[in-house]
Amino acid sequence: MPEKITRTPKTKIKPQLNPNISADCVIFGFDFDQLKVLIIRRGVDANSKNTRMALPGDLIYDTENLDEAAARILNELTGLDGIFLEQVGAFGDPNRIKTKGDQDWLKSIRAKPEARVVTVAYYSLVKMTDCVLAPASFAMSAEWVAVHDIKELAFDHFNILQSALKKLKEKLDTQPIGFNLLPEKFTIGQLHKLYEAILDKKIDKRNFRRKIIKLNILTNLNEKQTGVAHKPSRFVKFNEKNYRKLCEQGFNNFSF
Amino acid sequence: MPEKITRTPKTKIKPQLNPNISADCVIFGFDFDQLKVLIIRRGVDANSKNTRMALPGDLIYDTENLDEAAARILNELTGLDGIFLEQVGAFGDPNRIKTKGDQDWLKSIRAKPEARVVTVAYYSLVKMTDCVLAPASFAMSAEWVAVHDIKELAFDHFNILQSALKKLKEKLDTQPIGFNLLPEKFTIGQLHKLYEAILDKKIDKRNFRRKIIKLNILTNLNEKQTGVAHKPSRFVKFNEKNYRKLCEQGFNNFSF
DNA sequence: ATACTTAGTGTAATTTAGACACTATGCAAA
DNA sequence: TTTGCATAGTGTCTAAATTACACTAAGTAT
Repeated sequence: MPEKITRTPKTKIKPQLNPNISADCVIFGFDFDQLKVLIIRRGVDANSKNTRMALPGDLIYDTENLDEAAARILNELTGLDGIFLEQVGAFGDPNRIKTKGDQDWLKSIRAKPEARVVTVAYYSLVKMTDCVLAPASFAMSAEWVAVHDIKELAFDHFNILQSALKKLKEKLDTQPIGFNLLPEKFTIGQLHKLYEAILDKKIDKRNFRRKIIKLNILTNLNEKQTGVAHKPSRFVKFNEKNYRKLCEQGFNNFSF
Repeated sequence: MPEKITRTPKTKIKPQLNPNISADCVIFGFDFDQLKVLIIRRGVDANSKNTRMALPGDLIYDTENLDEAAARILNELTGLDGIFLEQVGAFGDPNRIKTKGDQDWLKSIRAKPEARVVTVAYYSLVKMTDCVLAPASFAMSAEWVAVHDIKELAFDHFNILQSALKKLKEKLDTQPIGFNLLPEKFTIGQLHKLYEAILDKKIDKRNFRRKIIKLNILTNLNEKQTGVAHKPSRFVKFNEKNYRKLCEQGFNNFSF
């Protein structure tokens, strides 16, 4: 069941924006084939050639903490709440927003475009189908782009994306978190493909199945795929209770 | 050989301090027995009862990046340069510096004590014997305190310390970095003890030796301990060349 | 001489990782 | 209706890694 969509009203006047601190979000999604990232366009107007792609992000309010700022950005763009969000780190090179193109944009959206801004990056995992994309205060438009197709981004966002990817891979090495990217019902084959997409390498099918099944965090459903031009696969769902049990006793290695 | 000590002159006027962004350092050391952290006292005067312990940290200058700010703080306090430093993350709760006691100190050292400050935390590993501790612009005094003995710190520094410890443990799980904490010559027993101190658990001696030796990053020296009331151990040194070779081919698991 | 302390060593049992190939089932195309 | 196509689903063997475990060696202190 998708989360209830309660988008923070954009017109509501908020307390002070801090001119020196922003949050940026690397929002990952999976379309059963490729790992995708939610990319926004900022710019003076939508038709301008002068738009470039960037990660969603915004200056933070002095009343919110960093996690809340990231959650707010995620919510404004996708309508989602209560989503997996983890900090990647802070990025604060003095020149990270100082190129000509970057400055031109900033002038159009910020009160102090030349201010030193340190950004705190987060990555999050969402079910693409649950997202209801909407332009936000900081974005003219948003779209899903395959990670592989992204060659450059505004500011230091390409760098941030790479760091987020690295974190995601490391996380996947020690914890099964892929469920956040898949719908309620999914097949082991889809999960397998997801792991291959994130880790960007082939994983032996039988070894993958053996290992993931042994964790005992998948519940078989009495339901099969329909309308697929091959042997239909059984659906499973994520067993949150067993997952928590597993987390408590601490599982270290889940690498491939 | 200890790094050359070139301390940034404290009197030199630097460009603008950013009122909203600070860096804090968790500086780890090892005394062959316990894992230690470099803790400073801040306060109005050294004899005041109103000093509390804190991590070394300072607002950052608008001309330096985050890594440089952390390196500067480390250098001012220890005289060291070129030291292992890694970001832990950003900590930015709006109330992280808002308790009465914290505010009293800040009033004595900051131009805008009530400003919202997001701090970026780093941890570093130093050879305690190389450190020449000196008071810095941000510290009245500095001392080594056993991690186990630290029950509270100013601001959210206890929280930061725990995060740094977690990062350090994770790092140790995938990479042998303990050499940064030991002198040039050390014994495998000392390295063993260091691992136990960081991971805070017993590790089987023979299994530890087998695993670390197999990495082939230790060079035997023709020198033994002297003056110890037991069988003297052979000294080894860290083989940086083999270590780099190992890093290139990528070693994933070094966990105990 | 004896006690104390840490150094240094090997083996066996279990678990995990990695490589590998065939049958099953539904749809599509001919 | 037959054939082809695509993915589902399954087991075994080998090599490597992990874990548990106990004694002798070599110095100092008493």
